[in-house]
Amino acid sequence: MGQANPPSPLAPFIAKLERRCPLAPDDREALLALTPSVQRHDAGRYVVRAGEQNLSFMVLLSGYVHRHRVLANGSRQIVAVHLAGDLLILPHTAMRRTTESLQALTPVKVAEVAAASMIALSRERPAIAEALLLESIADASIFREWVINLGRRDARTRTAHLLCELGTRSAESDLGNRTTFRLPLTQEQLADVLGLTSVHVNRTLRGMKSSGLIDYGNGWVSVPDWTRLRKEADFDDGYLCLDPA
Amino acid sequence: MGQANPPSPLAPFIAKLERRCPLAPDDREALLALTPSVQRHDAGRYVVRAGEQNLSFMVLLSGYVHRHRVLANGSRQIVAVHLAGDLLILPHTAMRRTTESLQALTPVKVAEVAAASMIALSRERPAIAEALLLESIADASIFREWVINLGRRDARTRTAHLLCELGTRSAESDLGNRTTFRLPLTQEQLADVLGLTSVHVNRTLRGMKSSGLIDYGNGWVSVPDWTRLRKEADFDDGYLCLDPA
DNA sequence: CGGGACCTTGACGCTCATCAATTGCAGTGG
DNA sequence: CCACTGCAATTGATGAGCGTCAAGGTCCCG
Repeated sequence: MGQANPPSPLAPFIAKLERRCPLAPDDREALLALTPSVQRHDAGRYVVRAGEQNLSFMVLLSGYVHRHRVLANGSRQIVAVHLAGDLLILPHTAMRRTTESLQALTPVKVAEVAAASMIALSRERPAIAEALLLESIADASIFREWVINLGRRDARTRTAHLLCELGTRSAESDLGNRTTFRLPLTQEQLADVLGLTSVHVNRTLRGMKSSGLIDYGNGWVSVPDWTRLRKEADFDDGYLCLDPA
Repeated sequence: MGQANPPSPLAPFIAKLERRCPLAPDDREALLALTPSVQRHDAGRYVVRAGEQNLSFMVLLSGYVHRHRVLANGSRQIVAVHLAGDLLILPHTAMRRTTESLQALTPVKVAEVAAASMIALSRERPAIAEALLLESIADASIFREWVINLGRRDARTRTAHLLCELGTRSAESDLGNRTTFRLPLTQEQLADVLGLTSVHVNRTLRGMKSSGLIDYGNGWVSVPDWTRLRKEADFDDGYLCLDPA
């Protein structure tokens, strides 16, 4: 409350953590007292490359990042789209080599804290460890939903579902309204999220547009009728774990 | 070491935790001192049903369990296959209603500890919280791999990849050798894992069999040439996070 | 011996991938 | 101001991979 600290760049991230897992004032102070280094990257730049061993706990401060893997056969699958406030790399994950890359979709700012100091902090303060665990659990829940989406929904439903998720998460991260939000992905990138080809994504989006499900263009989506989209998408936001446990 | 506790049913689970995250003796003792209740379920029975609010931290002691969701259109997607020693429900996950069900594939034994006491324990003992976080991170990594598998690999590669994963995990859980392991899933259940139909799974498996990639039958798989299977599957076990961080 | 899972196989059709142009648009330099 | 360039979106034609439907076949168990 009455602290005189300089404003931390991590503040939005902490706020997001606290939506799931409220922290005691001294735990919050401890997080705010971290002095992350802040990196900027242009759109298209890699934040972390596959094969690198990164040693930092990382948080996305602004912009959009995707996490993807390039397969032996040359195809690519995007496994996550990160919004401002998202955790990009957990402290323990930082210690190991990854086979996935993180790439900026827009100009981004990323905060980095040495993994070791984050681990030390969460050992001292159980509440912080707990908050990180909850983030990790929520992430895993999203990945499972993507498995379902890719496994058992057709192109249109699958696309609609992705848009519902991104709308909801954008709203949750104060990046707009769930019915009007930014979507800084090319159709080819959307295809790599959805396990489709860009040609088919194009046809699917145009189909959704022409039936009035969504309005789409220029990196933005707007949803005239949320209930209808939600129904077509078979979307239930429970898996996003938005309410505190 | 020299403790006189009665053998805890959790011992194999703890051993598995420690492979990723060694514990100090007193932390291990604290886990061993838990007195879980042990439930048995027959094959086919639900361990947890979608929509229920379960209040227990749960560990699979023996047998096989799958986690799945039934969609509005009636189709089903299995999002995880759990082996003995796996964590079924994390403490915090236990507090919320789930949209996925856990169902026994074989007769199983499941240990339950009240979520609240597990949360209390991990607040007292940072090392335990840390071990749980690592488990959760490893789970999430597996889910991402499944996203990749469903999104960008064809039926044969995808099936081969699943078999590589289950072989490796079986070996890791001391359920056999990665080249000869139990696979207690019907072809219809495999289809629900792989996002295919049972007819196509059948053809895929027979194809793999007839080209000598695998030997399959009666709930068991054996792999004549691991390197070959691994290559066809585009499998790299890094995502399983088997080495300690 | 009958019933019920599960596996197997064939015929056919639909989604979605592939290949290949073409269009639109923003940036860039003459 | 206008070619020129390059990336993304769009569209059409064709075909493959996988789904759907339907019919046995096999094995286990009561």
